[in-house]
Amino acid sequence: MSNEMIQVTFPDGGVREFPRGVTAMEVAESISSRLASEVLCATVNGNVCDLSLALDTSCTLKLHKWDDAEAQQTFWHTSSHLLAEALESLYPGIKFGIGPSIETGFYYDVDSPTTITESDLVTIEKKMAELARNKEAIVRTEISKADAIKLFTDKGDQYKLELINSLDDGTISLYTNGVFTDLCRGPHLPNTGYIKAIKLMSVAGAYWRGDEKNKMLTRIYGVTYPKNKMLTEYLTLLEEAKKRDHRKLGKELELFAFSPRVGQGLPLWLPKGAALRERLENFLRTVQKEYGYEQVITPHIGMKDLYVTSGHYAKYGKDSFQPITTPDEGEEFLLKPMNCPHHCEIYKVKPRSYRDLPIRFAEFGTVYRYEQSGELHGLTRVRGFTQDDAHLFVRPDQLLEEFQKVIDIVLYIFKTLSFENYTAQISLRDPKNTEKYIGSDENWEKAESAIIEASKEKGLNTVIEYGEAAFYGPKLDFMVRDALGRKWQLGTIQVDYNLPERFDLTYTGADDKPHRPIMIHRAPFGSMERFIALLLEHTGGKFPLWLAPDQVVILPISEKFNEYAEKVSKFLNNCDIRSQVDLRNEKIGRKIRDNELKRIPFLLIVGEKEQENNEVSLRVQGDGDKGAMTIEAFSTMVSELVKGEIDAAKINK
RNA sequence: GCCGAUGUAGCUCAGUUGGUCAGAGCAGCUGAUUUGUAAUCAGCAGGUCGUGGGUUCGAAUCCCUCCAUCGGCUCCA
Repeated sequence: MSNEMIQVTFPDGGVREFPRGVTAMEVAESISSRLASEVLCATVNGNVCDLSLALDTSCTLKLHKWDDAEAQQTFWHTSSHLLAEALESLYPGIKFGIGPSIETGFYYDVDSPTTITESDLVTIEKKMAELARNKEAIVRTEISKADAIKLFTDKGDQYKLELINSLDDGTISLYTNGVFTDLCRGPHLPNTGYIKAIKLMSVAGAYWRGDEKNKMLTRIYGVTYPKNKMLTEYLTLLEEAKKRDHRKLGKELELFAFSPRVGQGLPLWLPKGAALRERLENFLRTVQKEYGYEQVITPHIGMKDLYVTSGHYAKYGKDSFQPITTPDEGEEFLLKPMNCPHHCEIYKVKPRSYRDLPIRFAEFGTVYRYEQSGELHGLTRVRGFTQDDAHLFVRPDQLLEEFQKVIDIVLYIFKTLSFENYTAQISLRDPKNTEKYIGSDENWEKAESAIIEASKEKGLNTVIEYGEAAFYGPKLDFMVRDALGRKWQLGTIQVDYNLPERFDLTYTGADDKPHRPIMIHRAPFGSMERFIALLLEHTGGKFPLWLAPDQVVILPISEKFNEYAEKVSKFLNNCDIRSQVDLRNEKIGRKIRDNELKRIPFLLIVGEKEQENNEVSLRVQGDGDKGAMTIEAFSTMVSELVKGEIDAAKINK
């Protein structure tokens, strides 16, 4: 091999020789001009980089087109620089924070001398489009840290200076598009001309470096695509997703409501919503009974000292509703912000033996937390909510098995309700900031390794997040996305060595000596409110049959058949099938339409034919007319379908 | 809590620059119709234009306060 040639290995295993110093773009061009026009960035020996990077040694090379995440992130990252360039020309004196790509799109945080509002976005978009049409080259330069400090000092950009100062000494890379030069690692598109479709989505406030003690910068969110059609498709998808918003569906389907007079973040459950929730609760009660849980009930308030003992008051006192004081004795009570201390007191009601463990106390416990007003969000973040809580008190030798059994319950529930796209997140301590947490290092390590091991044994596909643990222990959270892609924690399982210490919980061992149990906190739904919210967004209001508030609506063709319809309804209700009759004086088409929109799983049309033969004509939600069948046949079918839905996950368990 | 936006009948929304601007559709009620697989027709009734101030001869429209909601940030036991 000539010294002037290098070998480039492609993902398909193919190897080709190129002259030393060839760029990734030139490699793409040598393969095909079409490929060259579509490729956005490259990966060289596993590192994503610019297409203009000169290859000076043999390497493996992957060229990324739009379909690759690397390409999209590069595209959006470059778009954020384009946004910055537009902002710099429109708002002289503007200073820049950070401008990364995100899951969908990008943002830039800026400190603008004048307020930027949503109405300004169109102007900025136009400027970006204009700059993109110029196909400005995006040029990488490398300078020393000292030079970088000088450059941004001259520019007066304190935010960039702060970023540079936190970097290691050595070379710092800059990227320039047009008049805008940014401190940036890259990679970027070769020029701005790739960006054809631009939409700035919103403007928001964001604290500099994510710290609320810092100044709030203006964050502009945007999304761009290489083709207009792709942008249109994305925006259409967003519109569709908004139709599944649980707040909208909750109102339409009359499941829940809020009233400013009751208070923000305090949901009111309407009859249909309450029925749905009760069904979910009963389902979980049944499952938990099989797993050896015992239901307990505890009050909605507790003495402040209870939470001082647990350590929650010190940590969350400010985030609780302020104490209720008794008029005479002046005793202070807190609205219950969590159930664990109460369950600890139940444990302490009598001496416990090692033979009694594990003990599992379950409660649908309603708790109240004074969440910041700006954090409230429909049913997913509220100030009063009901946890499907339970606390397990276990011996150290039982921890792993019990933890795994809890995972089983969560997985069973998720499967029954068709939550397939969840993330199992292991939340551990922030190793750099251990003083944020209470409890000994030894116990933390034991708890963390127990969670990791149990998850591994169960074959969970987990991600580990450092610094996300609760203050008293690590946890395993099951995260699910809403219609718009926001992540929410549903099921949670937490190991706790701390509360048993604080409440001095013990059991007598076989050695006749006192021992400390370990606590597992767990809530498979998380909270009834949030779970139902996500269930609504996932199903679009088309609940599985066993959960649907009304399973069947009977539609008489005319008034003459109202009596027969009532008879059918009564029969079904006696078979534990939830049915209603639509007695309105409307045409059948109208009744069908309205009940389809209410997402009723089955509609039964009854007229002369049906009445004569003791039949019903079935319509399946979203699937139209299925013809006539006897009432008994229909009832049997529904009962079997319901049974099947609940058992399906269990059979494969 | 912070940044930005929004708030007109139960719901979805019109109401240009302050001057017959209090409107529509759906829902509701009344009547007609008695209906065969996704909207029958007609009539009636519904709103201190989120709240409280202010500017003005005059405010849904302009300004301020508060309340609530939406998009983010921060937080999330």
